[in-house]
Amino acid sequence: MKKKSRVEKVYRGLLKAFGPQGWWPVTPRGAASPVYTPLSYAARSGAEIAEICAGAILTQNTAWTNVGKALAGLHGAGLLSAERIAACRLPRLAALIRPSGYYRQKARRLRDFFARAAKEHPEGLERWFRSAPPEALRRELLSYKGVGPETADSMVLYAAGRPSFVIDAYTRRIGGRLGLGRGADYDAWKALFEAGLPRRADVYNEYHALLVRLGKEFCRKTLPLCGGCPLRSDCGRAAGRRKDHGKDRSSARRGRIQKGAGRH
DNA sequence: GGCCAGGTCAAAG
DNA sequence: CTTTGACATGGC
Repeated sequence: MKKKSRVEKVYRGLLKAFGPQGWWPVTPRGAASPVYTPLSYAARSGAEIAEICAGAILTQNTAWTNVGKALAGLHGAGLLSAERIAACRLPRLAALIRPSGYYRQKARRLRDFFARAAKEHPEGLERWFRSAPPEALRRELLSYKGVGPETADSMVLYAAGRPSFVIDAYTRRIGGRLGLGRGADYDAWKALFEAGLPRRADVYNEYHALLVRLGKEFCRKTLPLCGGCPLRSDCGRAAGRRKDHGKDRSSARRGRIQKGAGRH
């Protein structure tokens, strides 16, 4: 008999309010840019894995609308594949992904990512991602320059289709306002969400996407629209008391939840 | 015009 | 170990 966690209640509330979100967006055959495809948890092709990995790097601290333009640029130039990106010259690559911002840095990271992946995994992205155990895949991805915890988790969850919960700025903000794990670091947030959910890729997939949706539409950084928020009955914030819920700025680093600190 | 957006890394304190 | 600065575009 397992009790339903608060984390899971929030998930159910969001899913009921918004429905499935169709993450991760990819470019269909014949289309020019990535689109969301509801209820598609099917295994990803090698091309899709490459596009998702590229998008995961491009979307770092960047609005997705700009990432879509960058991916469309690559696609339009016939370069939206692991092999073509790995072989592309940096100035050209940078020019194509310019709308995504940080374009020189991202161009190098994109190229190096696919070049190293090809070298170390001649079997190809598809076999690599499908056969590697999720935790091992995550650790390995983290060793790539430009791939931090969120990007690695996005790749494991959305490209490999294996359960690894993604934490981002929206997750922290919403989690903080809801009064779940105040002041936790990345690994603590991740552990908190995973502990409250069945270890399933489809659940992690929708949950993260739903949190992004809520963060954009209601639980915004400035001027949150608590009035229409589907979670307002679960949130201390909406009902009168609006003391401090919004300031997770630097307190978000000072938490008491230590992570690996106790390696005797 | 300023703030924000599906972070990460290296340098400095 | 923690904090800070750099990286850059486009929408509101």
